[in-house]
Amino acid sequence: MKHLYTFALIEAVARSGSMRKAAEDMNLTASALNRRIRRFEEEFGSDLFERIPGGVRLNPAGEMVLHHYRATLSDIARVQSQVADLSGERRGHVSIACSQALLPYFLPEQIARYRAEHPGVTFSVKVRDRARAEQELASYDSDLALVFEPVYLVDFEVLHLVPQRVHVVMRGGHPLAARPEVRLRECLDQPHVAPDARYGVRHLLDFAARRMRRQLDPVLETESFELIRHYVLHENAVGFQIPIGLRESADGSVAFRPVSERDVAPGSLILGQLRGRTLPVASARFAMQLAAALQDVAA
Amino acid sequence: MKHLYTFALIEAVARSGSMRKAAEDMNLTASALNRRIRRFEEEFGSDLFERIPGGVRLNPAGEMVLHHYRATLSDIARVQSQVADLSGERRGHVSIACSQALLPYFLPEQIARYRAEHPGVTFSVKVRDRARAEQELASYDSDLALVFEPVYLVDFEVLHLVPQRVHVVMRGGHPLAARPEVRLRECLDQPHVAPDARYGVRHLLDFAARRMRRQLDPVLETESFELIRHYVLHENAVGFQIPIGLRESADGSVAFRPVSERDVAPGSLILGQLRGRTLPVASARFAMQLAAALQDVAA
DNA sequence: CAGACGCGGTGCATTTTCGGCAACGCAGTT
DNA sequence: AACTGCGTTGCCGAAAATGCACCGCGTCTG
Repeated sequence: MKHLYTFALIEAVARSGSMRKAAEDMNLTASALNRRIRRFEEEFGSDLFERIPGGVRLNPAGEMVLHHYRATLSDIARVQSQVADLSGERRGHVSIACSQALLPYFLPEQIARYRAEHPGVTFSVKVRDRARAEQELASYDSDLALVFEPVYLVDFEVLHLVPQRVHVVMRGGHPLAARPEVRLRECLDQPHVAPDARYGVRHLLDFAARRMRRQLDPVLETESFELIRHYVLHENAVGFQIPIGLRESADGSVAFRPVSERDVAPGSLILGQLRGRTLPVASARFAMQLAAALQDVAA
Repeated sequence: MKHLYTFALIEAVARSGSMRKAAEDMNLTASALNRRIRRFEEEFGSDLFERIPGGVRLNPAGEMVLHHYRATLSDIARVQSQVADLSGERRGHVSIACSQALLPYFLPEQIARYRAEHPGVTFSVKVRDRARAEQELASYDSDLALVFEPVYLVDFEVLHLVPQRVHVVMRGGHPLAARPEVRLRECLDQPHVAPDARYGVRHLLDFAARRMRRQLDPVLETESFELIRHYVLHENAVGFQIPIGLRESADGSVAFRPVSERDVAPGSLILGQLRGRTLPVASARFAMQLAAALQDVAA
């Protein structure tokens, strides 16, 4: 949208921290860029940048303007998508930031199901830990976030919530697999594999362990749940994951059992968006489908 | 904001229903205006106007674009007001649409109180019946609405709610003034003065009367509660109003008593805004003050 | 029924705006 | 002290927007 060109320039300057660099990025001269920005600052009634030796930096007013720009961009995209929608064609794009647990089964199934009905809709999926996922929303880089145990920033609006108990993952023949549920103490007493501190599962485990005056002492700490799932096949160790990221293997090589609720409280898998935002049609519809599917997962 | 000029033109065309008239209003030639709009339609990817003999009319896409424009304008105003706020100067403007009952006592007191603390803030107050008040919000013509018994609550976000019982208004010496509360039947049996059907008070009364197989038969029907209040001084009639619009007169010339809750259910006086909107600082602060004051009224 | 009228839309000349180039002042750095 | 890189400004040509005259078309009117 051409009338937002000045804002695009402002964003470029903010990103690079320098007018000359931004000018090069945007394919114009520094003087032209400078004048556009000065003119806008005058019209707006306040400077947007703090001029520091060696470059510029956004001041608080600039941050607000930039946020307005991003909100405007997203709103225009929404309007365009709604307009396209009323001419009958179901097109659009859904961007979603999610936790790792959704990658193996849940999300691919859901996306495929949606695309089967609306082949014109495309998707982008970003894997983010729970803190980053919310930043994605705030910067309008993603429409939806589906995360386990979000940190709950103010701008996060919950669309749907399902409880998920932390499960223990292990080899099929593991002795603990014989029980319907497992005590945390038993896990800590043997080799275990755990996600790092950024993840909700780890957060819940740390909290529970501290309460019983114990602590996790993982033989392997990683940011990859896929690694966890596969590692327990090779050593007689236990890993942790939430059930939405787990599925019985046909050959019974992997087993998982819930950790007792007496030890570890269930966490929440939450579908959310940026507070107050009106999503593009495609994203809104997909969110509804996700909510329904999550409902079934819980049941 | 200059970059929104095209949108302003679109709005002018939508308002007048004619490009030539709009051009005159906006002080340019019809050709220039026409080309701006055609160019925008091309960039946007869809026509905004339906070309009909004798002029143009917004199509659905145009309505959405116009809504986007209004939302953008209001957001810019909000950003500007927040920027002004962080440089310490408390300036800004609050626009509010309200029911008549707020005019004599509540609103003037509240506005004066707010302005005593923030002299830089100005106000505009529009008196609207409950349906119109919500349209005011939807078109971004008012920031806040304070109405009795609002109707369509779709885009209406409730900020605060206080119950208000319908009261009977009469001369000081009126026989009904001797009771602590009054039955509706007694009112209908004597000359009564009532607001017209657009108002929440009337709505509640009509509903209650119908339930007891009666109906209102006012000697005077009016859209002015001020007229109602003053008329009952001249004839031995009763009028209706909610207590926030009433106050004991020093000389005891006017009296008011609640209608029994067995007859007429209490209505809701509701402070609200457009759903999902972030208000300018001044409006947001004033809304908080109003909410607190309404709390006290209820107590 | 024909002409006048008012409408949206277009070609062309004009005016206004905008961008590129070169240069300046001002830091911090070598 | 020379140098480098920064934001900023004057000047001029390029590009975009505007005004004017005019077209085709439907409606209204005498």
